[in-house]
Amino acid sequence: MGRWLPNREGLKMDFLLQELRRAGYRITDARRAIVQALVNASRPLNPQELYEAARVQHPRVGLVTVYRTLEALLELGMVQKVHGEQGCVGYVYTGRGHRHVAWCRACGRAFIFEGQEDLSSLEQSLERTLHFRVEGHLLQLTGLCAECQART
Amino acid sequence: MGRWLPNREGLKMDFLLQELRRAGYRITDARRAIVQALVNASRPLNPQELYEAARVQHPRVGLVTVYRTLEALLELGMVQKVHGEQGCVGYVYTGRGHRHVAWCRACGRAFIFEGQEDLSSLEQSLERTLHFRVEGHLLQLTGLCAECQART
DNA sequence: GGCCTTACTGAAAACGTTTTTCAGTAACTC
DNA sequence: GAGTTACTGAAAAACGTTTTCAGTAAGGCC
Ligand SMILES: [Mn+2]
Ligand SMILES: [Mn+2]
Ligand SMILES: [Zn+2]
Ligand SMILES: [Zn+2]
Repeated sequence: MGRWLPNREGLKMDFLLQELRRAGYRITDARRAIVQALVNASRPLNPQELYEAARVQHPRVGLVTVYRTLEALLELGMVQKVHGEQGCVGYVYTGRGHRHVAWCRACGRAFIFEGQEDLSSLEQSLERTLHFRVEGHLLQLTGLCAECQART
Repeated sequence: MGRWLPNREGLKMDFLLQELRRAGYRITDARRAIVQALVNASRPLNPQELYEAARVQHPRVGLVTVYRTLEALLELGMVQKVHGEQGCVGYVYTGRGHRHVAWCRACGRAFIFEGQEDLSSLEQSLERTLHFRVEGHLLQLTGLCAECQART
């Protein structure tokens, strides 16, 4: 069964489990372990990495359940994909709402922030020139986090 | 060998072949067919689709060569991946330089435009609050193109 | 608490996509 | 035209993801 120490990420974890519960999913040891591994991760994890991290708490967990849990969390808008140069580098906890990712190219950590950027002039420009009506966007930033700048 | 009718996309095709040549690649019938299929496509194509399109001009082409050609063009910054909700939906010709994609959710066509958006206030905000130094970004818009709006 | 329903689980197999291997071919250089 | 070697396509291998299925346990109910 395992014990779940209250920590800084405990709140995120409780929130995620609550959201799963609200959506009709059952709370199982496998899901607890996967969700805990996800909120404790400092950088985006792919299914294989998340699987390995979850096995620390729940060694009997299967990789399939990781895929299924990620699917559910993605559906609920609780996690987002992070895109690298060659494809998807992993999934990261973002919580509810319109969020963006700033991804450090040196340490690989993801920093989540609310989408407060202003793309309205770009959207108007597209509307005028192409008559394209913008409905949504995918925006991800890359660069260097504070610590990795200092390390240089 | 096949004939290459001069058309609107002929310029793009010549440019791509030229760029491949400049980078030291040899120009082969397979590459010609793949590049032609790519510039003639009105929407992002995945390797399988590009393979089928290229076979019209060069039926003996192999899917492997499509992968290798896409890798080269991506390396040269001539094509970009287009990201959908569930992952990469395909590759699209963008040409040299910082370009963005507006992707129509109805017809699937991609509209390429130069990156003239202003993210500086967002970047400054990230610099101030997180001390994150932004170096680059991935921005893709989704919505409805002019024709698909009219069709509603 | 115990019972019942059924969502969930993990192992295995199946699957589709991408990469590697390799011997033959042909593009480019001289 | 001859020589070098990058490129080709078929096949096999490797990879990541999804499906299948019989056993398990979560949550609702009394
Ligand atoms: Mn936004
Ligand atoms: Mn831009
Ligand atoms: Zn960093
Ligand atoms: Zn459209």
